[in-house]
Amino acid sequence: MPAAQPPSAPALAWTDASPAVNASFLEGLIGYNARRAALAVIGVFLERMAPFDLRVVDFSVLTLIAHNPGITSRQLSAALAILPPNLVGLVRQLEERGLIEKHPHPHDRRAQGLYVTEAGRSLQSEAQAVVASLETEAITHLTEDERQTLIRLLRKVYHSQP
Amino acid sequence: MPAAQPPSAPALAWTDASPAVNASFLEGLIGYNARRAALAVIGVFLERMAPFDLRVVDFSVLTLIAHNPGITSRQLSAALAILPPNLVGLVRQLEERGLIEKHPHPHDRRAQGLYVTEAGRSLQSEAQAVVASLETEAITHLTEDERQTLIRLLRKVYHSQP
DNA sequence: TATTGTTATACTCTATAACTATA
DNA sequence: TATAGTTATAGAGTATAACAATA
Repeated sequence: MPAAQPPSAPALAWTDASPAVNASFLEGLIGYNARRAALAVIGVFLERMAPFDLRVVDFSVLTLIAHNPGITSRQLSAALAILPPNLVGLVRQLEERGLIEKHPHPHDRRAQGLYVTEAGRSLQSEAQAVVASLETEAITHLTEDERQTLIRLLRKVYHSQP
Repeated sequence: MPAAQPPSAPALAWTDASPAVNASFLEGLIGYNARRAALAVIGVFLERMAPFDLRVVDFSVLTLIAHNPGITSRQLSAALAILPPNLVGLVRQLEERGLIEKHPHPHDRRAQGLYVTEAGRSLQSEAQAVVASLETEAITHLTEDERQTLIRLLRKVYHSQP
């Protein structure tokens, strides 16, 4: 979420005197709140992942490859809802950084299995530890019960879609 | 640099026709689930809003103007986390469709107050009714209690960000 | 000097069509 | 005929700098 103007700085008189904008209807919508929460969490994610030079999508791809040795580009596409053409440059960059490697698929000569290199495994492991800590640290206003409830309800929402 | 898992090792991801990718770590993250839920809900939103020719952002802007007569572009920018330059074309299109009008601001000649026209008020009202029904209908797998809990926890997440 | 609305622009993200080599 | 990976490209979405009018 791009920084909304902090209301701390004293602005024009009429602005201060004006009642806050009424956004009550939007604030009652799941989509509106889910998007804002996602943007907020992703903002913190980007800060903490900067040392690893990993965006959200880079971390997701690297993590799935680390946890699923030999996964194909097509499987990544389905798992992350990224269209195949948009995955090409992504995978190529990780490969050029020496984090992953492509190897021939044993049963399908069209496909290629993706594997993390030793450097990739190491980087993913460190990054995963940082991400895991974000869940319990940066979102400290949620108890563990609330965190699990939140995830359960979110999954219920997107699994119930037609 | 050697691959951590050589291709000669037993394959995990492509063994059979039901390639169940292990995404367990990502699925335990709030950001991942919030983004997927938002995308799912927005997908349904777009379908149902097609008759009104309104995208999510169009509906949001039109709704805030309808609920806040005389709101300025700057206030919309802050309320929706949209940068001022990106709001210009948005507002202009709604104006060209005859849904909103600009009027001089009473106390600040730099600013312009935004107001819905009669056509705008009518369209927004119909669209809002459809959106409200989506919350209780398309997300029918959630009880009203769960829906309110979900929204409360989501707000807690993005309000607790630094 | 600061703010509102604006233009121009660039960069990212996402989407579609079409090609190749395999199946 | 269908699928995996790829290329090229178009369209959204999002970002910064800078300007004129006004505060």
